[in-house]
Amino acid sequence: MLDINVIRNYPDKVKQAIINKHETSANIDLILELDTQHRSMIFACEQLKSKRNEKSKEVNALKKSGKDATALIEETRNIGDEIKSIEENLHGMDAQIKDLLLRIPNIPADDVPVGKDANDNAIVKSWGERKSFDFPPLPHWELGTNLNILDMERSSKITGSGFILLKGLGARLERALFSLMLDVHTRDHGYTELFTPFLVNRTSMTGTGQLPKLEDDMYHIPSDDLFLVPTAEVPVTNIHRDEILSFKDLPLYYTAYTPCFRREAGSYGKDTRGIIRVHQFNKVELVKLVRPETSYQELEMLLGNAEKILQILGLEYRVAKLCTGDMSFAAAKCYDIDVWAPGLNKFLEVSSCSNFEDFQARRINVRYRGEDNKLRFVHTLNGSGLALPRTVIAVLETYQQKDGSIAIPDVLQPYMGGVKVIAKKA
RNA sequence: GGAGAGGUGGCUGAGCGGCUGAAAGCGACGGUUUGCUAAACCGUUGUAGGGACUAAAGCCCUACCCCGGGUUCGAAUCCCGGCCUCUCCGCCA
Repeated sequence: MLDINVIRNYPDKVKQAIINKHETSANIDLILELDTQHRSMIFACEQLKSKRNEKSKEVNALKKSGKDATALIEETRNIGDEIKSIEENLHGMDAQIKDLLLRIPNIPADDVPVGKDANDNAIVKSWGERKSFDFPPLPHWELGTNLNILDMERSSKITGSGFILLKGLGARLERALFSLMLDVHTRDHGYTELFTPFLVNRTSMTGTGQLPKLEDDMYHIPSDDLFLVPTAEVPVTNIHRDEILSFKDLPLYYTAYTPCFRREAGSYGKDTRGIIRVHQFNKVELVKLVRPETSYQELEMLLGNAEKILQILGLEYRVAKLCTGDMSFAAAKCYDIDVWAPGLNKFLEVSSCSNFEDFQARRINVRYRGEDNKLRFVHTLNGSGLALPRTVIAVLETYQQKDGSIAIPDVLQPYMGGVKVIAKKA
């Protein structure tokens, strides 16, 4: 959520940001108009309240001195009725403004390239050598099915399409990967590990910005009005909702493994094969709450923490600075990490590292008291560290061998109980 | 699921219709004292919105004692609904 003062003072800047982000539902002029009306109503209402408070005191004084107060009571009651009718309008207007405000996206940072879609993103880094094969590398679904570690047919029997069933060393590989990630982030990068609820309420979803915009993309439990987490960002960022932290508490670094549930409404027919795009996947998330003046430095560090996982796995990747049009609703600046999948012959997004500045903090009302004793909103950041299925794809496709087996990278072997190769059972 | 108890400021905790934005204590901050620390003493100590002012500081007004309604001239205080916490019983991995 943007500060209403920013909209009042720099409406053109906000409008430009909306255009650059291709957000259509935000209406700045309407907000400004409502805001002006709203303020004059508040003024009128508060003046009446002031008058009522005064008269009430007079009533009390009269009664105490034993005089008759009926006329004054009658007069004050009328003021009260007037206040009530204004307040009814005021509440409606409040809600309308709040709703409009929640639909205004964050303003991109100054160094974010203006652009339309992923084609306008700036590749800022490439890491690793392109691996060459002396045989045509297979896509992961063929590798996984042949090795009997991935079973998409049976998973759709259980649930439907877009759900993963891993078996044997495939399941073990999944567990090995998120264990490795959590260990690296807690041991080497200073994050505190959390294990959170996988169902969250509407307030939490609104706080991080998934709602109201993306409700159709979320799995919802109507009987309790709860949502399955689309990312650990939601429970983790909401931990400190409505809290005032001390500057001594900051920065806070959290990491959490959760499954992520996404309906992927609107992306039917895209990436339907294999496990590139699924409705449920595992992810290790990194979340930071920091002081505003450090947030961009913290973003670079967060990005580095996520990259580290690909580096130790020896997987080729690139980093893109997203353009305005490709960035999410709540982000001010965002980097994507794309890993190379040789069998698919393309890059896959495995992480998105974003600085939200105070956009989420304002929604979740997390402030901190500085050395000067003043209250300020914290800045929030998050990034995947990393999303599992696509990391699995990269591992399977990168380390596939001519006979269809998979060589397990050294760093994963201890997590695999010493297994060095996933091979077909004889 | 059934029966009770409760939610007040950073914390503990009083207040139960007007004198209460809220006693007292603790904590925190500033000061006096001190070789240093501690103690003692003095003082300060909520947030948000609106208004006039060029802006900050300061000033005025309004709101906030879990949330939302109601009663009343007037609500932290009375009534109704919701949420949350705790205790007991039942059920259960």
